[in-house]
Amino acid sequence: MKELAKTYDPQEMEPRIYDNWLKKGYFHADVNSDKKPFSVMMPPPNVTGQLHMGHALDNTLQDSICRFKRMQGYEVLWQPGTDHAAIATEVKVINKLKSEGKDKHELGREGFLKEAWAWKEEYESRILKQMHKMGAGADWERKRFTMDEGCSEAVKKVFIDLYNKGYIYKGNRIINWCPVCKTSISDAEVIHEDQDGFFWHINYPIVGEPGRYVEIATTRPETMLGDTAVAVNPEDERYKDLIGKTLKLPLTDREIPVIADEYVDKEFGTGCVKITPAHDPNDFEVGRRHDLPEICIMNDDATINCPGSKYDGMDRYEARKLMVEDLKAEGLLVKVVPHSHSVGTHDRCGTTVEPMVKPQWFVKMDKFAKDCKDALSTGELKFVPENYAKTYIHWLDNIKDWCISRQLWWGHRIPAYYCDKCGKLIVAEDMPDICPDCGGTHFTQDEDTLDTWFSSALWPFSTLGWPEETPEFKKFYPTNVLVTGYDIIFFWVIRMVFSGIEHTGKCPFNTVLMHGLVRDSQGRKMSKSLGNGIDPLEVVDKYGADALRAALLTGNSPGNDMRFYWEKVESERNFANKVWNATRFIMMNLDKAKDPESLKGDGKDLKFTIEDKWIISKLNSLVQKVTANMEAFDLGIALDNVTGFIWDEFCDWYIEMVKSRLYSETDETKDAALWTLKTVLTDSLKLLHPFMPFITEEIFTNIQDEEESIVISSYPVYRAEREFKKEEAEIESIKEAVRAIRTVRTDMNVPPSKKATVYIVSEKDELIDTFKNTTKVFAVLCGASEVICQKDRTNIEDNAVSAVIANATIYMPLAELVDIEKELERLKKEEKRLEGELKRSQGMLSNEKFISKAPASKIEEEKAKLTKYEQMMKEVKDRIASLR
RNA sequence: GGGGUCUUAGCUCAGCUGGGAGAGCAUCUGCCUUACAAGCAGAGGGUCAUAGGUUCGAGCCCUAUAGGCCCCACCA
Repeated sequence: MKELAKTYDPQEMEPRIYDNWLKKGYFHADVNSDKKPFSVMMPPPNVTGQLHMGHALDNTLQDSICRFKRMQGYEVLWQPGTDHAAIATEVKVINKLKSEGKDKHELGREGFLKEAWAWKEEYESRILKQMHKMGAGADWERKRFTMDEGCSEAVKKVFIDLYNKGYIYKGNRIINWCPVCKTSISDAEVIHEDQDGFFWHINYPIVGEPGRYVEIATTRPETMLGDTAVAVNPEDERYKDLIGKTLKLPLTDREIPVIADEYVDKEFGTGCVKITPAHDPNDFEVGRRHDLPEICIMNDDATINCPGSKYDGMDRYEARKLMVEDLKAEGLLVKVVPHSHSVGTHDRCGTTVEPMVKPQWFVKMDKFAKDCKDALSTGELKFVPENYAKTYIHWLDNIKDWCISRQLWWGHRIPAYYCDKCGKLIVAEDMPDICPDCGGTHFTQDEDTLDTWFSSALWPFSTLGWPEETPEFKKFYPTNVLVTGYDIIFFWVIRMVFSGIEHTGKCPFNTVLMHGLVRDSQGRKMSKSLGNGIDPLEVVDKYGADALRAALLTGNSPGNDMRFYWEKVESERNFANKVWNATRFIMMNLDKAKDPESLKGDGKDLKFTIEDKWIISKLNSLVQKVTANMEAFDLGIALDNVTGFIWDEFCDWYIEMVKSRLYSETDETKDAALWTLKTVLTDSLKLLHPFMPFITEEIFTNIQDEEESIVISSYPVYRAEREFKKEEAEIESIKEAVRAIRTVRTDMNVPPSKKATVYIVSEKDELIDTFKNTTKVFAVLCGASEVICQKDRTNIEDNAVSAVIANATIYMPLAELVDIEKELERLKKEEKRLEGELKRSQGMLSNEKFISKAPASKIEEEKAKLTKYEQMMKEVKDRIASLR
């Protein structure tokens, strides 16, 4: 047997252990295995930077689940990979180039992509290293990237499929435009936030009626250059006569009509709305209904595009300022009212987005939204916790077509080609040879790339080799559980669900386990701008990956945000240290076995004592509890169960109970104690392993040599023959007595060094027997010099200190130390407590309705309690009487 | 405007289908007891946001109220 290092040193062991795991290939999933499959798709981190605490949580959850399932005997595939993160990466690369004095356009498409790939390589390897440090047991041999060959093929096929089925179309529609990133973005990428602004009331003169105006109110006066109408509600009596009239659009020489449309709210503003179809989503709809021209007045960088006008080329906000001044000078500005309104910003760069009409590609969503909802109602898909299903449905009910084209270079280029001669659009795998319409032979590929989520949507099957029917796809698809943050339900989860259903006929996962955000200790989001982010690797360096993982899991329930505290990590590190030391203690004693071989078997021939059976039985029910919690994805609770058992039951009680047997040369139950120590420890380690993989592996490989690694060991299962209810109850009595004595001693200021004779007085023979059988253990636990069990109070002085427990009274003659007044005080307190209990119990039992309606088992339970309290009360009253 | 969610010990949070309020940290008191002071033993601390209702029984179910947070939404 090897000896364990004196102190728990995660920094030394973790990298060594991880390397060994990789070398042994434990995380590699075998497609040819007979084992039942269990698969999890890792949400691919963006190659934009490094992992943050959210990734650490996400990864830890997945890793714990996968390790658990692997030990349960499943063939586990945890499929890792990274995401190209189109906009995010492109922006980063552009900035990097800028700092080097280079420019995206100067480099050209090809040159730029070269830079981007170099970036990807660098950051991807950094991210992988980080995940290794956290102990992630993914199948790295199968690592994929959203833009690798296979994934790109899948993207192409899906695009062409959807186009041919009519679900993808190209259209000139209003989209969100980011003037800084110079690309369109989807609705989901726009963050709406309320900003303080103004309502500018402006008079538009009525043509042919000098001195008459229509007053409109706008929050964005600069867009008036693109106005092509003013709308009023058809039911609005005030403006009925205006409908059909013509207005002179101020600051321009254009004339625009007054139209009627239901969209206008009579109560809001002036009841007259300027209509700018090219720069407002609502106006766009109105414009299409009334066949209005769509005048785009902005360039891609959000400067004004209005040739011939003095505003041409100005920034949108500069133009706004100048236009307001000009309107004022012309006497057309009626008033300016402060007004808070919602402004859309780009989630990646924070720039205010500009709605614009542009030719873009879209995915029709109505049918897919229905597919998504169906998956939920049939039970093919479920959320943990369930309430996220509501969020999911709600979003689907409000869904609009998905704009998938991006004016970026970093991404999957759209497989659409235009004939140079006639402009015909052809969607195809490769560049066509000949145009079916005009016979042209030269084509130009669409410049746009796809939204990054288009490829992520295919992740659960593109990574498995789809569209090929690969063995991987057959064995591991659909996957079992998807673990991700609630913040990407809309971006990712929904899109995976309908993509999976559409292309494979199956929902890509059965369960979506949601987790929340990791916030800072004050509950704020961790963010770069606040500078409050904590690097998971810094935590690993200080306390070890095991401590970080446990800190992230403990006390965290599915779907809820959590706060990060260093104290939490520290206390988990302390727990690891506790486990470490318990092991050291056990290992120090293992070689003292009389028959070392006996420790390896099932312990059949060993002489087990009550406490052995008690802890084995406790372990057995722990296995049951932890397994159930793991299966329900309540990892936080499962970990709590394990921690509590190891620290409290095993270390603080069992090990203490067993010491005297270990130190004895003659005790014939010694080997049973050693067997129990070893067995309970190794099984506990197995239960702990999914959460704290490193320390458990280190200990496991040192304490036994039957198995090579805990990673591939089998998860403990409940065994009926290991259940000992009687012994459990007996030890509970012992613990109760020990606690009572310890409390009394502390209350009475008895020095720990002072040993005392302890009398256990009980009329119950079985209880007396229990105490008699365990006197040695008992004496050690409560600092007794001698334990005497008897049926009455013979030989016990009246002024002995006492403690009343169920069915027994404990006495300690400590005459010289005892203050009778204090003792009386204690007893009075106890009497009061019991009075309360009795009152409650009697109240319930005398309630006729309780008796007639409550289940019989509850009534019995209550009766037993009453009896117990009555007996204890009698003892306490006796004590008080005898002291007086 | 719609939807969701939360309010439990000083702090952070658990509390499964309703049957006597829990953990960790913090605090206080003893202990360097030969695995562990990153520890051991003990203690204090909560009318479970408020008001009603259902029930023999409510932290848990229902309704309303107050406050917090989140998401969605085109009110110019």
